[in-house]
Amino acid sequence: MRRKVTLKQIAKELDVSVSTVSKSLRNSPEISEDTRLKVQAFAKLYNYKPNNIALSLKNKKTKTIGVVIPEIVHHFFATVITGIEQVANEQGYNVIICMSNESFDKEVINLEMLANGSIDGFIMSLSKETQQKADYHHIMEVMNQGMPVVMFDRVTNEIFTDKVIIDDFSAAFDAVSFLIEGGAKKIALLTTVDYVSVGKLRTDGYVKALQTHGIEVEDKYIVKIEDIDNCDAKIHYLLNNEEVDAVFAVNELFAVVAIKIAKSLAINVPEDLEVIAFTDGIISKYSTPTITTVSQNGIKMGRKAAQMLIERLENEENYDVEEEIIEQYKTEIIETNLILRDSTKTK
Amino acid sequence: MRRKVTLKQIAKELDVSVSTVSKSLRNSPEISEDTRLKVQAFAKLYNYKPNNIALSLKNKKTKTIGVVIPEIVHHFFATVITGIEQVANEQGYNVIICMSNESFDKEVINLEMLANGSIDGFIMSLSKETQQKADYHHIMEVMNQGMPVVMFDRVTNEIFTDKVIIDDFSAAFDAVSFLIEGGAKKIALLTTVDYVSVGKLRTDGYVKALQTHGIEVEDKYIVKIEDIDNCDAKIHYLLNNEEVDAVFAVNELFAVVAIKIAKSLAINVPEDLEVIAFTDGIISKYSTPTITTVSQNGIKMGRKAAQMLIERLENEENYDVEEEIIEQYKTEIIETNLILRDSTKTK
DNA sequence: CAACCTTTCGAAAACGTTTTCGTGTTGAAA
DNA sequence: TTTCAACACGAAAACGTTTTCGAAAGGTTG
Repeated sequence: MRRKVTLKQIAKELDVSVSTVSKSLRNSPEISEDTRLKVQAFAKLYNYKPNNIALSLKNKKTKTIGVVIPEIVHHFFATVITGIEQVANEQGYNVIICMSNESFDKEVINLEMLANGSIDGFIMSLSKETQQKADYHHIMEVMNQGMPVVMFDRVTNEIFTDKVIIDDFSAAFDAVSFLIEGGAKKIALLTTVDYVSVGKLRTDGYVKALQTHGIEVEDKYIVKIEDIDNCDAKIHYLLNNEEVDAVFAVNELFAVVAIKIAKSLAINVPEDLEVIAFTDGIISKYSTPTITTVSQNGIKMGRKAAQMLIERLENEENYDVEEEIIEQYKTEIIETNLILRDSTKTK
Repeated sequence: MRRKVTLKQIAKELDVSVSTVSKSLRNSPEISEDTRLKVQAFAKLYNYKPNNIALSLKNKKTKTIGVVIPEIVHHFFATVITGIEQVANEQGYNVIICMSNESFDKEVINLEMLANGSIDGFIMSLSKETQQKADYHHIMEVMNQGMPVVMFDRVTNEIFTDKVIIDDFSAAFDAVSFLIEGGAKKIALLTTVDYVSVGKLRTDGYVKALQTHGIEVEDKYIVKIEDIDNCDAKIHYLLNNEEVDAVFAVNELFAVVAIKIAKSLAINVPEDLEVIAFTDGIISKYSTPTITTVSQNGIKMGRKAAQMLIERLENEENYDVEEEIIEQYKTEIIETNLILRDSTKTK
């Protein structure tokens, strides 16, 4: 077992000083070609690679990004991670991932754990519980320590920092308008409980679309679902008792459940019932019928978030003098579009 | 912006030495209660937290696990990560995640990047390309440096290390036997190309099951799929031209596509065609009909892998004298079971 | 031959910890 | 009064780098 070799060992072996070895490997002109080549050859032979931890300590930066998300078993978040990873790797950064499991406490712990020097900055999406409590002191805390934070998707107005989101409101508005213009009048909404920021925005978009087209918003058409495993009854009641000709679901799980229940009630999709879902994941693509969705480009979102964070990190270096960096925080909006599939009539 | 406070700063502020501060915070009996309390109060006030990087350098361990997987946008891998994260967090470890994107080169780069001190050990699953090339020198390399490696799911016999897998062969054997015992005779197999280790094993299990039950294995029933996006034609040909009464698919995507094609051919599932898929993911649970699957408990797999790695890491400490640790590598097998749903007749 | 400049290298500090060892002070025992 | 233990604390090394500064050796110039 040949353990990792250090500068000191190389220095001892070649009977030169540590500084000489370091300089040789970094091609310093201070060192004669003779010794430089000798050192480099030796280092190559022993497969020397500088120790990252030592570098981090010296440079006071780790070249590592911390990502805190509610869940990873969730197609959308997985795609965001993919995007983050892509640009992180392009720029020589590593990615540490932590999951809050939608828990406030876990989120706090994760932030604290990573903030102690392990990473240079955060990319995060709020847990449900955090949004519900509306307690963001832990995020303030790390930001006060000078650690940049980029939030995505589930964000809050109470924190001023870089954000990347989609325009949930407009996207919902467009999707519902599309249904209306296709002839639908009685459009139901399957949404989450209100404290989930994106669910709220999408609901608002739905309402606005109806109003704009002169359709009354009726409570009986709005189903708020807390837990996916117990939503069947509510949806069943809706489809069985109300005359619905379209459904707008704020995620694809709600949509696929609705379609399944419709089938069991001998309601044909899309002839008798049109369905549009938010979030384009694998389910929509492979279910029968395939589902028309609002694409929510996670990869693009992840890439953008990583770019914003890294840009801030690299700028910090230049403005090292702490000359009140132009703290202009930006909110980037990732465009969405409607992916037409078989759960809607108009093609 | 109140930057993180260090021992040195506390020491200066209180006019004591750095050692005194460190000892006070660690409740050393060397320090008088007076100064101890004073230091602790001050540290608490300034929210002192030891710098992880410095600790890592000193202790020569990072309390971080590196995970290298082919993709994260893949329900199975996402569940494994979830499992790894769970026990890692319980034991105070962080998790760095890298994706190989099924590329050999990327896998090599990731290993090298992480091996330079960033992590204490690896958990990994081989990329397709790596399995195809059967080139594992990069893994040997990090192992030679004394870094423990645990492989899961996509493993290789050529490397001796800890592994955690499911019994792909037996699981496939059982699933196909289940179909046979339910009355199916003409059972098709939708599988991957051979170099993917798990695909191969599942194929072998299928073959064995047929043979055991005295059914001839016929090539026309075996469809090898390279790319999910171009498999429609092959499956369509199979279902349209051969009399098939059951399909065994090595993953759920193949299964759901087969069901869709069956529907378009007016073949009813499960009456005319039974379907069983490997890997229990969300698709199987939400498709119509729901699909009977071989559960592949990713969480359990991830938890086990993390446990094995951490156990080895913590043991290293004790056997520090490098007394030829009992290098008994283990291969843990995670049990699978058949989850009966609506794509098969027998309940 | 003296003064000076290059070339080439090493010593040391720094990053933030922990830990070992040494040392000064105090009080009590002899 | 001397001796010694107990107590409380500080100095320094170590982890592995990079970088600044100083210095020795040799060569060049006037």
